[in-house]
Amino acid sequence: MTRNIAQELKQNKPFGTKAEEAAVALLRTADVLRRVVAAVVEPKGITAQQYNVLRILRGAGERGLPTLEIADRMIETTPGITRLIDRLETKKLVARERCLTDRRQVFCKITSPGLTLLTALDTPILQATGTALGVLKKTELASLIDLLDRTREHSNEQFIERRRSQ
Amino acid sequence: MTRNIAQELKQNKPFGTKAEEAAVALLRTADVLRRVVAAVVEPKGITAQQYNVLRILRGAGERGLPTLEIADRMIETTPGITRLIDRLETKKLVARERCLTDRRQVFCKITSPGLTLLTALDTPILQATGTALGVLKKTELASLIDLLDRTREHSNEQFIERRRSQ
DNA sequence: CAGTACTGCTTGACTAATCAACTAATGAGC
DNA sequence: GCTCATTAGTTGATTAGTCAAGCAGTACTG
Repeated sequence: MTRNIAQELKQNKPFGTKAEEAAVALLRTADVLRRVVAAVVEPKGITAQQYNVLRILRGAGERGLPTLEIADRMIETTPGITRLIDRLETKKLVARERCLTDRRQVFCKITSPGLTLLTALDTPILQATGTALGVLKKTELASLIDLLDRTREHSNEQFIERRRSQ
Repeated sequence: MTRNIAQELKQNKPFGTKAEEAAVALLRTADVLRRVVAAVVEPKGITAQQYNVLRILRGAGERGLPTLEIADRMIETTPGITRLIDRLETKKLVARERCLTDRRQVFCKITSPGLTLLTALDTPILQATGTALGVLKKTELASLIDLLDRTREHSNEQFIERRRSQ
């Protein structure tokens, strides 16, 4: 038996709309998932956001990426990217180097200890996400992904529109 | 055309599993939604978490709720509930009162300025969530809610099991 | 009716996130 | 080539979040 959100929040009043109920369900589920990921990576001494940066840099390959490009690709948007990478640098998990052709840019690269750490986390993370979303069948996962992608895509359009009109 | 997550993150490598892809989609979509909500409530001088507390207290009725009960019902779990409510108290949006029958407990209640603020936010929030999730048809919203509820339910079970076995 | 354990917060020390300036480097127009 | 605007990133001050310890009040046990 699946409790619905209204029961789970023990609220007396029902939701105003289905959209609002979905919004709350989405935020709550993401919070659970965030804690699941945090529980896997934090024992290794990094936060979930730092883990995200390391994954982005692994995916970026040999040259690394400029600082703000990393910020753009992150799951959770953060203005504090500089200090986030500062902390990874002091841990020797990333290295920074000023770009020679455009001296404004700073390229960040994952180090070999960083790669080792990531490799050690790959299986646990796959297991954790697999467990968390393991109740859903393959077709259900696909439709969840589809619904989320479309929601996000639409929200981004809205956001861009609102910024244009200001 | 909907971009998929892999393209959106500009990662070179594909996802390890569908579950992992869904996890990332979920976290990213929730982050967009969180910023949408924050953009609505922050101009009124409260954070999204503070807004969440006020909604819980409005739903709780006349008597209010003990502090930790509020923490339990929140969308995003926070250990810093005391100071969060401290800030709402200085803003005169909630009032605290020690329980007479169990003097350990502190009941928190929304004040009338708090209620006024919430009322002013009701429509904008409904609009914002409606817009964000407005791409989805009613049946799609229902299935999204169902998928999320089941995921969360399952993750909670896992979490409880793991805690028991420790 | 002690002694002990547990609950319900609160506090202090620390770490991290946020916002607004600010510098330094590049590019664009005349 | 000299202004002006833009981009890339950093820094400082403030605010918020986190974790561990603490303290008052309650319940349970012999």
